[in-house]
Amino acid sequence: MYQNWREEDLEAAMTSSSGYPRDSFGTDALWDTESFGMTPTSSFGAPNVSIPVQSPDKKNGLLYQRQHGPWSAQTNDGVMDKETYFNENLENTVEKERCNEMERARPVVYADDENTKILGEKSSVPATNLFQSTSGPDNFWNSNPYKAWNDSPITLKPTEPMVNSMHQLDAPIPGNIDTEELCEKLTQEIHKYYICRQYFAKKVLNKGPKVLRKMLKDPKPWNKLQSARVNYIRIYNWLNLPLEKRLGILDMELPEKKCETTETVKADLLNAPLPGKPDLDTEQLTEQLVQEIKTHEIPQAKFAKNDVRIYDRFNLPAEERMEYFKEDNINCSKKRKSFEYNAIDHHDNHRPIQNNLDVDDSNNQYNQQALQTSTDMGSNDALCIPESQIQAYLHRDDINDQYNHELLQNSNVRMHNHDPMLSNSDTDDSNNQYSHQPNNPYKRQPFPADINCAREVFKKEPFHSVDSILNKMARRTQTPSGVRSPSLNDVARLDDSYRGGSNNNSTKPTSSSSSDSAFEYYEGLLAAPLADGAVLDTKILCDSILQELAIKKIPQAIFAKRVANRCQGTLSELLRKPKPWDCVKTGRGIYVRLYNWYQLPEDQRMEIVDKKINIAVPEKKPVDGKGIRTTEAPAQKKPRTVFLPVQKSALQTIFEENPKPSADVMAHIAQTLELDNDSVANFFQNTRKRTNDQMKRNRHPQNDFQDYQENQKTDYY
DNA sequence: TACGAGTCAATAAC
DNA sequence: GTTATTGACTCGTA
Repeated sequence: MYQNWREEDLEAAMTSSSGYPRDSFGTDALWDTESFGMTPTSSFGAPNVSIPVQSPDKKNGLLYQRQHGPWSAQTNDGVMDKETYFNENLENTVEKERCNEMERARPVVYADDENTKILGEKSSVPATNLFQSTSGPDNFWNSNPYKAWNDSPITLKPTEPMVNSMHQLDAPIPGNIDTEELCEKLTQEIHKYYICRQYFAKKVLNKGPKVLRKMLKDPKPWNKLQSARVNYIRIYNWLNLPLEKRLGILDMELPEKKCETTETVKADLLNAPLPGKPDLDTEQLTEQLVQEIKTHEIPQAKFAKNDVRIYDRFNLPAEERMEYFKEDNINCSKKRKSFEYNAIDHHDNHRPIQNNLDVDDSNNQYNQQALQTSTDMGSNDALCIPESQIQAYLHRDDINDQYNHELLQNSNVRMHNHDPMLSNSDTDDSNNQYSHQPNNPYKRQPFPADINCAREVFKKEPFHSVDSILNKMARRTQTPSGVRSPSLNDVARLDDSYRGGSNNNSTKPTSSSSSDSAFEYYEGLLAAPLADGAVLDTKILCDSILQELAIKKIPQAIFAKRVANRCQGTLSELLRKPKPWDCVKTGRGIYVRLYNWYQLPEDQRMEIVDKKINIAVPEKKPVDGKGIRTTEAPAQKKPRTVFLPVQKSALQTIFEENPKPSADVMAHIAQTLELDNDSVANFFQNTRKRTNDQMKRNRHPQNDFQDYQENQKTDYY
């Protein structure tokens, strides 16, 4: 429910003065008692608020407090006073158990294409209420969704996060819609602008492709629609937007901006989705590829230049295929190895291809670089890949295939390491840290011992990578004395330490060294800060770490202690739900540690997390200026409260109405639900935080893109 | 004093 | 046994 109002663009329209959402009727939330001219506490000493409780018992009750009356519960058997209600529903353990069972048994209805029909027939909120102003108090109470639930119980799970532009598509419409005409118009538009139907369904309707397909095929008359009207309203509003905005919602450019160069056309051809769901014989395909490479003497590095798929190549006419290799020779000697993970997608030819290939940027050869695998092969910068290597790759069948396959999924996601201060790119994405992420900053770089050589390598790197940034920082700025800022020299030295280079200045202890010195050594590596202004893409970093942990079977608990210097639970949540870098305040240190670990060579990485090696777990240190957690005389920790399902349900419902109740209100909630005040306060505090965190995570554009990838089939027009 | 951010750690879920 | 969830807690700040 609150995912809609959590969306950024909705805030202005739907947020109350306190910064928290208004209800779906445009009024301040029910709990904002001031908006109803009420004081937080009534003459009874209890706040005039409603606490709807999804009671699972046979009475199917609904607890709320009347606006100016004492607590009561509306049940099918009539009105029940508060005490009776709670005696029956909260204090009776048998009843509580039934509550559990009923809650488990209650089917959850999702707002997806499968049950749109159900929702249309049985919505907790009348569809019209979503689009018509019901600001009057009568309307408000009459359309109380909890009342509706009581009449016709149904549990609505929040739909997927919607794009920010969604709210404008939900704007009220002047009257009824001729759905047939509307669908016809939409079909024309889809034709005209080559819009992917599935993408349209996702972006505009926030639904799956089936919904749109069904609508277009068989539009229902307006007066027979209920909640499904929302789809038509969104289409109506979308069609009424200016073209640029319409396409903007779909993340499309105006037609004249497309296919500006032949390069783009090529990219489109190569990145076209596969027709239907072809069952590719990948072995045959690779054999064909090798044959073709041999026959036409195509430089393998050339073939590997772009992140294209073999299937696409072979589906082009031979002449067109060869066109790709008529370009100027690329300078292999400056090129970082990119073949292994980019050129060939053995396993996943079904996957839609990256659609934002930066082929226009002829200087950027590495845009499509996928994440490196956990293997540490290729520490030499392969200049031109030998035939044996390509053959070995093409025919190999080892565990890394699976890993690479996983990683290739991420290759669709652009890395972000954009330092606006240092960027000399003329792209206009300085304010959009998630756009045009050209390289994998987390790729473990094989830094050569020779700094000059390294600079040569870095010369060809995209401007936004962390390595590039560090390199520039090293050249442009002098590190202030006493402050360690990693420069290229630092990193190169670090690299040398494990390579046994001649200029190895580090004192890496062997595993037989004392755990203290090992700890100090590794702690120094892990805690090394990034340069000022460096930006990490936390999402990709954490995904990469998760993959690494899975592949190497590193337990989170060990990794958490040894690398992250946090507890397992913290690490788990952080890895699964990373916050965008710019949303992290004092907690960047842990990401930096992960990044530093990921940059280490495999043997060091594994040594740090080796169960057999007893590395001293570091004392908790202040992180990013944050003070040390007080450990002196630890106060007795309150035993963990386990909320009963009914209590939890009530708290959540209240939270959706008012995430920030006053102390008085919370006290009353606590009293009513028979909880202690602290638990209630903690609940609101924690839920606010976690909701806000979710909102921040939703701003990771990759989330949208990944959702899109998952849903993407072949529903192109 | 209230609150956000970060975290621990118990425990539920797998 | 491992990972995910979440109530409780600390600290810094307004």
